[in-house]
Amino acid sequence: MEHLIKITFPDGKDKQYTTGTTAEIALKDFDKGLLKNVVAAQLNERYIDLSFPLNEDGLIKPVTIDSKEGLAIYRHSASHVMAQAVKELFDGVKVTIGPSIEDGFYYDFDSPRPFTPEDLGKIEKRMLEIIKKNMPFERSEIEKKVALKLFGDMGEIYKQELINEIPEDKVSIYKQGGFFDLCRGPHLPATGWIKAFKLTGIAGAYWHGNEKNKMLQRIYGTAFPTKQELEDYLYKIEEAKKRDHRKLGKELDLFSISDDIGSGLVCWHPNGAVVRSLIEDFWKKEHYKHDYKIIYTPHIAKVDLWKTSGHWEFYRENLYSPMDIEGQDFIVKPMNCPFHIQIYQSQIRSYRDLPIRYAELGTVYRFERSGVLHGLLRVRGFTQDDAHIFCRPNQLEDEIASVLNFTLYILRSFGFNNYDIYLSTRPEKFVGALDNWTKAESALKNALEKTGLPFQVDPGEGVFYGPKIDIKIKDMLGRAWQCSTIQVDFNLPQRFTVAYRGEDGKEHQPIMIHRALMGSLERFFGVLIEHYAGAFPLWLAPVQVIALTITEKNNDYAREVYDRLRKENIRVELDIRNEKLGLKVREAQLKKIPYMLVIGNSEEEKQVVAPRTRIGATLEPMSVDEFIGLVSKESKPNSAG
RNA sequence: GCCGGCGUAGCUCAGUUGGCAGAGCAGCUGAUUCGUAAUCAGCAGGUCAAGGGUUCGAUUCCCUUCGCCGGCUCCA
Repeated sequence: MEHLIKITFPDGKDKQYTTGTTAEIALKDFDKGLLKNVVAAQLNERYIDLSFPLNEDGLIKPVTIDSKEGLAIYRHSASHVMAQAVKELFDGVKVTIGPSIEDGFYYDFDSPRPFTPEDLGKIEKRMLEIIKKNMPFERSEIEKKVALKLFGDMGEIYKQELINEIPEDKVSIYKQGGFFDLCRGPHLPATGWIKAFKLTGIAGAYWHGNEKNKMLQRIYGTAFPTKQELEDYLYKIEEAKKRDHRKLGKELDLFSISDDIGSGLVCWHPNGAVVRSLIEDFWKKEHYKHDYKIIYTPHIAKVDLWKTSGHWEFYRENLYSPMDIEGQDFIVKPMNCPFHIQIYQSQIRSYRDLPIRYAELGTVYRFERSGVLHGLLRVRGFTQDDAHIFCRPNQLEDEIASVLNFTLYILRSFGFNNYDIYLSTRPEKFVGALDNWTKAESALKNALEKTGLPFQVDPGEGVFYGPKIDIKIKDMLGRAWQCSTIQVDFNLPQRFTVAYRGEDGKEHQPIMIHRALMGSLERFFGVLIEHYAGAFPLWLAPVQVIALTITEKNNDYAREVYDRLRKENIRVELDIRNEKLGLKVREAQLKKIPYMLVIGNSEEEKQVVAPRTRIGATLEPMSVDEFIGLVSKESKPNSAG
């Protein structure tokens, strides 16, 4: 029964249509020229196909290919095309789900035989054929019962499971050619709209992401509106590979992880150790400035300590087995907190003593499953830049605020200016007083708001012992790595009966804050390497300057320059090998040394040096003193380069 | 841990349908004394990840283990 509906356009104007008019027709009235970039429409809050018949009043908006949603729809359609290709090519394959993701899309299949890299080529070829046929994506709605039978008859058990999870009575189905799939949509009008795609990988993935379920075969792919954009993306991936810290770690001789030593255990080579020790020096200096006390604690402790802390009970999976020492069980430490508590408890503490801030670069060991290890970013032994603050409840907010500012200061000092910040609040299971939780959460929130930085609240995602702020640094591969964490803890003070003597002469329980600014030195170093592509800023560069002679006639003068820079604590090397300048420059360049000093007859005569930057610029020759001034000026945290 | 791929010289990688293991770079030796990303020549370098099996013969085929890579899962 047709009647009139009122459709409003984004510019506020409206028009009446008879019901059943498609979104496409309405959008054409709004803006004819726009339409070629439009892949779908949005009616009120709902995303719909262009062919969707309008049946109610509402605000319609075009969804263009250059929007986030538009691209997701485009890629989702590509995943359907892939599923069709796979179904056509391989017998006995069951389909499951195929969403769009950040950089593309995937589809999970239950296949009697795993896919091979060669299969990808075949699938791509078939996809091209499907695209060439330009088959429309046709939507239909059917009763759930009908859908169950339809998919059941085809043996699509996963689809049946999905249908059963849908609360509505009707489900929608999208069909292109002979292939149809349970899908909410929307989709592109037809397969021919897909202009550029590539299948990028095969991987196992558990059904519903649960490792107890069957492992499915996932095929990853990506799609872009134009071939150029696809090529740019693939180029970017290649470029990102060049920044991989594992590759650069080898090339620049920064660190190694040896099979003979064990997976996930890092050896810092001299070059990496220079960077680490500079980070540590900076870290210590800043901690003293911020009124922390630096401490050192042992690497192993009696297992009872971890029973008291609760780690033995809750995180047994990640702890290494005990070792017997004169009949007592010891374990290698997975955390530093119990030690810090012991130091706190070595004396009676007064309310006047608080806050007490203990900081330690504490090396801890945790068992990580072999499949998750990843270069420096996920290891089994690592050094936390850990600290524990013991404070009175009324000091909490100030402490949190200063920790947060301290964290951001440190991250910015290393050139990290982009982060994702999360505030995780009280989970269902928790310890501590509700009142304390509320106060702690608002303390964290207030502190975050004062920074003016955007953050996301993760309700219920806090740890059982307290709410927390996590800061993730984004690396050049687009991966977000959790580094900084600030956690309030009501649990450990209770378990260890940590106390201070209050103004009232009675015992009170302090609140503990755990915090790590860089997280672990290993992970932070890994992120740092990728961030700078191995070209560390001057203050962190393992070698800051290299003096390159032209012939051995210049050796004495070069040595003099070298000695003078050494005396100024500049990390300088001398290359007096009997090699051509071109070779020396190339090698220094590959080592990403910030400054090369070319030293030949003319420099020697004028008693100057001719600096060349690793970017390839040659500076005007200058005196050694001038150069020393230049280096010391640029060699500071958070300076560019 | 699970799924898939891979493991050949210090590094990057060829290769063997099962028959004495190859290159470039790096290293060493010698020559070259040179101006901003590779001077030339020679030499040396390997239990083909480890263990087991099939075979007259295995780096190659099969099994197991270890490690790495891409994901999944996990991550106080």
